[in-house]
Amino acid sequence: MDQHYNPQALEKTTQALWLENNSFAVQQDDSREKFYCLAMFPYPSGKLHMGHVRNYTIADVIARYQRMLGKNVMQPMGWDAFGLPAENAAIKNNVPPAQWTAENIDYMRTQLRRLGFAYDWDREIATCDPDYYRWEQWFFTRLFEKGLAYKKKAEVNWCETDQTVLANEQVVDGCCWRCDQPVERREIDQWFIKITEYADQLLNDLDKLDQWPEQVRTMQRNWIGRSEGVDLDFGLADGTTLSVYTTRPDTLMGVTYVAVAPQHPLAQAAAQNNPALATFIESQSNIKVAEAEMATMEKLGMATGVNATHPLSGEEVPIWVANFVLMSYGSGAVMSVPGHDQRDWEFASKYQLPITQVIAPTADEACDLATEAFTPKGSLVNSGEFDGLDFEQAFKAIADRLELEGKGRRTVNFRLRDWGVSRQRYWGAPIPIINCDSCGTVPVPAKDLPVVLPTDIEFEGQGSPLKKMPEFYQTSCPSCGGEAVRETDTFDTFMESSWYYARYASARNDQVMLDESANYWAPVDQYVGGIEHAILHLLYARFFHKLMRDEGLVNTDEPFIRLLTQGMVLKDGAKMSKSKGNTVDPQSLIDNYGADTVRLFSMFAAPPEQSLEWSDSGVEGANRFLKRLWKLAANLLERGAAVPLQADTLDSKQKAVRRKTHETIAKVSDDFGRRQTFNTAIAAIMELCNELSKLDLENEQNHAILAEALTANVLMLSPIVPHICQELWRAMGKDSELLNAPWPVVDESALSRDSIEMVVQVNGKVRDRMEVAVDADRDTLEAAALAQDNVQRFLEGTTVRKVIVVPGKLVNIVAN
RNA sequence: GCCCGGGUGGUGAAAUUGGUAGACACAGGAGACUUAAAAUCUCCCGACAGCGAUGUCGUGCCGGUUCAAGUCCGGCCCCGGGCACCA
Repeated sequence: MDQHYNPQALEKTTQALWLENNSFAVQQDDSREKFYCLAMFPYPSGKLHMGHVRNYTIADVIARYQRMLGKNVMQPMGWDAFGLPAENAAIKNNVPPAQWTAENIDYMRTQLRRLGFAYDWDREIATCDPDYYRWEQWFFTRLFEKGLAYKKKAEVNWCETDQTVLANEQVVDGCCWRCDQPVERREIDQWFIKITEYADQLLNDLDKLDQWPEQVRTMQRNWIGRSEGVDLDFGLADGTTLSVYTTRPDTLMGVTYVAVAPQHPLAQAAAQNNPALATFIESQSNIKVAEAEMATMEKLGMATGVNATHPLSGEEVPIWVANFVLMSYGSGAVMSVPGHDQRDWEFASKYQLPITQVIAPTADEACDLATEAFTPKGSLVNSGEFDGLDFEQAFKAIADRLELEGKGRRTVNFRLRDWGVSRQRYWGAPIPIINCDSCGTVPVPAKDLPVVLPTDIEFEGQGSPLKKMPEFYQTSCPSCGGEAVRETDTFDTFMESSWYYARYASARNDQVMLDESANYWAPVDQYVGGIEHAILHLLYARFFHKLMRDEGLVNTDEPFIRLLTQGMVLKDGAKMSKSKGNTVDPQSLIDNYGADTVRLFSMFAAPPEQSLEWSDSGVEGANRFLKRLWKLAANLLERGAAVPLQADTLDSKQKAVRRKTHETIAKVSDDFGRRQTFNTAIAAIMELCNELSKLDLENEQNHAILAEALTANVLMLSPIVPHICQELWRAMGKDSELLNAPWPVVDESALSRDSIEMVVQVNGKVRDRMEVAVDADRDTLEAAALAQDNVQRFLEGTTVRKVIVVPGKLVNIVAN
């Protein structure tokens, strides 16, 4: 065996072997337990970055580990190929988005292969392929027919100069990123999918996801935002009512004004003969369509001059227009209780509106309405017959009263809004709808799908090219045959990424969206992806899975059983991303050190869920370890075969090394399977290797111990650094592919020990250590601890009050 | 602003259920080998005091619970992610 580790040559050989054996192609096999391992597919932005390497190495390690446990493992790969960057590149470089995307995919596929990921490439998909998106189009028409897809007006960021809709990312400081014009909000017709109809299920099923990080479940719970409250009606002069939703009906008697969104019909009507109000409303139209923007902007308002009648007291309260009230939430109007809501308090203070206390603290909480609102729950005051009631009692009494008088209703509300899927962009899947003057909105029939996106286009960046292509949008109505116009908007790219995991099961089926193999492979057993997808992508995919279930395409409730949310790869303290221009190209590292070193480093640098601040140093260390491993094996192998291991004849030093070997197997197995902390698994293996390199191989039993340990190390490292391990495996004379070798098992008898080191503390501080028999009883441990020299020193002049013995760990003597 | 995380040596981190803070590495220092360099190997490496044994302090800040707190509780500060059209 060559004494010199040569990764470039050996990785090439190993990858050729995998290719020749088609090692990663997988078939449905009902006799075997399946394991579906999936990493979030990449957007083909150009080149792989370190975030990709980290993401795909984590998933690959898990896939290879599960294969060694004997599972039938599928690990596919594909491309989230539609999106904004392709359009930006098209404008910048004058390359059609389809071509740019295809070139990127080709390059990145080569990089993924070079990293040795165990993908079944026969299942590769790209979402911009009509064979993929036709099924999404078909599915959308099914949703339309079920009434789950509908059209309504919604606001977008609009740039008047460029005559185009802007993504939030394209609005910089309230202005268009290209021409610097201030953006304005504009209402346009858009398609929505009724995710709110599934809000309860999406919320309740989170309880089933016990192998998801609690953090992600909490974020989704809060995002869905179920609340119980009351819809109540304020009276208006013309006899109609103004409806508002509140979760705090107990504060109803503290309402001193009502606030409506600038777009509210009532505000619009009031502005008709109030030029100042009209000007104010107009001035509020140039705020970016984003919640963070709304929440941080200066809160401004103006009185409408119109009053509303309080539903219980009958008092008149003024109606104000307030820029922070969202037309898209609830009814676009809120009741304001400045005494007990901080935002209302700030608004009331600014515009000198009355502030009334109706809740009194029950504990010793501070309450000074001159400085801030009192927001905790308490007992009612200044609320007439409701005085003295607590929150629960007041909620019930006031809701009952409102319902009795027909002025309100108990309501469950969700923060979650319906999913807007229309994009006024070119590079996306066309929405399969035809608008006919006589028949209205008509879905494209299945036989006419896919609606293919034209790829030979001129791309200038002013709106979507589809809107300038009569050959695309001029069509005939599938219903009446008359002239009709095709939808030119495309789908949100979250549509494609919401169901791709299921399509991998039958990626080449051109007859149906999903076939029965989806129920063999789905749900995904292990999903791996960035924490930045914790809400949107994962929620949409969960929703889509339920939609597909209700269409009879899958028979489970949830798409992803276990979720690992990989932390961000940061550079200079910020997320590594193409848009921030701080990416590190892993290619040079691969060229210098080989794929195994890059894989090892990215798994060793930090636990997978933590963010990882990138630095080039440390890669060298990973490479050094592989060289040492190689040398350890070479030294062993040049001595020929080991004699059989005779476990019961070993001396205590030899037993200790062998114990360490099996302790390491136990630890690494736990780290791979339960904890998924690959960094500590690697550290444990390094530690073992450090011990092993001290063994004197002149001794035959040492030779046997090393042979056993090295075999275990190669097996345990193989998911992380598969190339070098395969080569060592071959050199060790094993002819099978390492991929299919079983994971090593712990020899329990090797773990036994006679004595153990324990710590002795005095008043919680470590004062000594002692070697004691493993089966020593409490009294013996206590006596031994008290007898230690340094312990005696600290006990001088004190009285022992208590002795705490933690078996196997420490003895703590409490004295004073 | 709201929701969710994180903060431990010069650096990445470890400490899994409240029980020895800093495993394993990186960087650095000293030495061996070498004509020399690289590579490799050996040793040192939280701060302060001490020749040393050892002691005191130390896990973002302030306070609390406990025999014992990086870990639990209360209150802050800073950094990161998400906020529905980046993916």
